[in-house]
Amino acid sequence: MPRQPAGRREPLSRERVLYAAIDVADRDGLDAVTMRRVGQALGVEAMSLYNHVPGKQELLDGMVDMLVEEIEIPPAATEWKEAIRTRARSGRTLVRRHPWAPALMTTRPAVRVPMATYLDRVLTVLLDAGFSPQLAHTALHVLDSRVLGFTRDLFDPGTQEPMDPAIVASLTSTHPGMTRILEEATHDDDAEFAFALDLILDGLERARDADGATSARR
Amino acid sequence: MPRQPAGRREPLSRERVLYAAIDVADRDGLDAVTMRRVGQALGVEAMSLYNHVPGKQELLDGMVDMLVEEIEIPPAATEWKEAIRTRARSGRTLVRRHPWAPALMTTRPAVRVPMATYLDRVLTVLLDAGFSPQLAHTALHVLDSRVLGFTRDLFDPGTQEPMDPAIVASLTSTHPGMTRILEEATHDDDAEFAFALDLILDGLERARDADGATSARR
DNA sequence: ACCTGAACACCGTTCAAGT
DNA sequence: ACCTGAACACCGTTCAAGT
Repeated sequence: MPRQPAGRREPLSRERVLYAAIDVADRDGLDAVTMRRVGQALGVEAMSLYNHVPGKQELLDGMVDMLVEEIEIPPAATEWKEAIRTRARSGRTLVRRHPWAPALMTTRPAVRVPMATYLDRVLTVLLDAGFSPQLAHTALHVLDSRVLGFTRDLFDPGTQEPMDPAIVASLTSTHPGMTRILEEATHDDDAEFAFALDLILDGLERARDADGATSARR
Repeated sequence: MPRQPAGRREPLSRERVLYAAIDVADRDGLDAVTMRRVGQALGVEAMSLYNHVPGKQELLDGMVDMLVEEIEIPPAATEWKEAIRTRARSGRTLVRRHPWAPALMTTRPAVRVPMATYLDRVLTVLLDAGFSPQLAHTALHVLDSRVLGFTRDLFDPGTQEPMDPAIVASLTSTHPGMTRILEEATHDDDAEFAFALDLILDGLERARDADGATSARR
């Protein structure tokens, strides 16, 4: 059986399909990510993708998995503010490289393991810095909106109950920070909203007054 | 010419089409908003919609126009924090009523007049409260991310230049707050990012320390 | 002036067929 | 085991035709 010309047709794989899809999105936007177009980028028919990915939805989920794993993890000893700053900077370069990413990430129906791992790491940083589970939960939401570019609900938006118990159970040993928040924090949307808003308003007021004090009066 | 049975076929209009589309999205999500499905909701063929809306993209733009106009405008005399709070609450009920709204609003390619009007009102509140144009611009971004649920770039993300000059010119008399920001503020993405992050980190630190002081030690 | 039916170039996905 | 071609039920949109 003759070898095919070197590198002309390396076998497809889940990874190669996902990378190709990300590439198409980078080049022509999220709407350009169609099974046919991704297949074409790989020199293959659309139907071949189904051997490596169950369908379009799972392809999109897989893209998110890849993206989340790009976010940097500072070593555990790092001071909390610095750790958050590193993550934020990293999330930011990610969004710059893939401008379509926030739209996709905020739109997927479920939190998958890589995202859970990411959230767990942020929560652990906060818990270790002395934040209560409740405040850590709120902090996560305040932080990840603007700064990390996306937000995920840990509690079911309808019932306010924690996510699927089966998923929570599967996370206990691997995701201690997240588990603790799910067990010890309650989700009060109104309280969290008021808190975030006041935090921002107070910060802005402080900035305005400092601004007036340092610059020449206009 | 005989009258048709009362109310059985009131004529289509841009407004009726947009309301029907919003209704479909509320019921079955944004993906369910197809020309055929919206037509069906109105008891009409998909092609009839083209008499009232140039195409799918403009239908989506029109939906955003309608949504933005739902956001409440407190009277001009209101104290600035209270004014922002009113807007934020109003944006929040909007998002609760139409959970698909943020995804759509952050995804449209251009800022249209109703959105510009909304942004102008927020900016005017801030300017009147003594914020510099630069700080008002930053404040808008910090605020509208989590709190109002969506973010719009006023400056071209590529060039950092203000939006289309023709559009800016058309806004001078009607949108004074926005015009002033476009003329007097510069857009430094990195500086704004650092500012927002520090504002949040400092606010969180303050909250953590207050938390520890008021609650029993754990 | 407004609505429609047929048609076109696209989707995601199934399935039987190829190697 | 992996890839494919034809097919199906959908898209958005054009256009000629109806009233």
